Amino acid sequence: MNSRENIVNKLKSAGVTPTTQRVEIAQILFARPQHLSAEQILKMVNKGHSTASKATVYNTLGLFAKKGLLREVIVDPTKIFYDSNVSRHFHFFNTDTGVLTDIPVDAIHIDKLPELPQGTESSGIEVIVRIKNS
Amino acid sequence: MNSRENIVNKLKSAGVTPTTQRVEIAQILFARPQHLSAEQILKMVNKGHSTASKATVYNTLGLFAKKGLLREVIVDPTKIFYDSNVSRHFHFFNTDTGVLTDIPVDAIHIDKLPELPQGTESSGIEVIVRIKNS
DNA sequence: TATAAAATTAGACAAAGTCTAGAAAAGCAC
DNA sequence: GTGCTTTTCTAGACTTTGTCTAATTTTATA
Repeated sequence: MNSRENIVNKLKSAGVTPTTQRVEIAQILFARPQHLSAEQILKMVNKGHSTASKATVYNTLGLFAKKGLLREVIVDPTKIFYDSNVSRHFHFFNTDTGVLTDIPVDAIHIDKLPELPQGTESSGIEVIVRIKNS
Repeated sequence: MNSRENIVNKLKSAGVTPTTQRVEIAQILFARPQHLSAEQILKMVNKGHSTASKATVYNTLGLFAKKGLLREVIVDPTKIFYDSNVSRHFHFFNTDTGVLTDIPVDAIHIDKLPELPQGTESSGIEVIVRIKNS
């Protein structure tokens, strides 16, 4: 499924040169749909065979997000989550635990969208349902 | 409208002791519905008659948010916006300019809501429409 | 293989926000 | 009001996430 070969092709298709560090990071991210922070990824990479510096991890995540391979989720004021599932969906964010979970698209139905301000275009709609332990 | 007297009463009603610093911060925030960062508020306070330290501004904003006087808006990974409009509404966030604007409640209609995870309760739904200059 | 361009690195730096310990202000009983 | 306790405020040190820089290494290409 997510063999090195598939990952390399995925990066190439997105116009990203598949360097050692990028493939390593991609393998971690695309192993399954998940929400990881840059610091978590940095630690995971450096537990593996090859290593990557902090700057490379941050650059790579930014690049992947720009190329549409990742989705940045901004819900926690202290860090960005990178979501390896880029298909349309929404999120629960548990403010007690800091855990982000998915809400499938069909669990929310938005039937009316606002008019955008003059001279702007949409780059995505996020729905975040903040929850806490009851 | 937002005389010192009204502000003092607003704070008291929310169970917040109206100290000099809190009243000063509240007067800035509640002058009109707006989105301000902690740093902006700190600067505004210290241009006025009384002053407040960084720690006090951060503590006060956190307290106001907890008491429901303010709404924290997390859309920009570098800072929290404090929204002095706590009535139900949504937001546009322009990623090119960093400007946050309101979307009236009735401009979006959500007619289906997701089931919450076991043992949790909702503390609010946010809809953020990310936009960029076209 | 030589050369140019792109990517990686360590570590310095920046900015938002938190923490601490002492000082000041507020609340309260008398 | 006076004394006492609790709450609030303060300066500045500190933490954390993320960015920047300048030098090195890797990759692409002719």
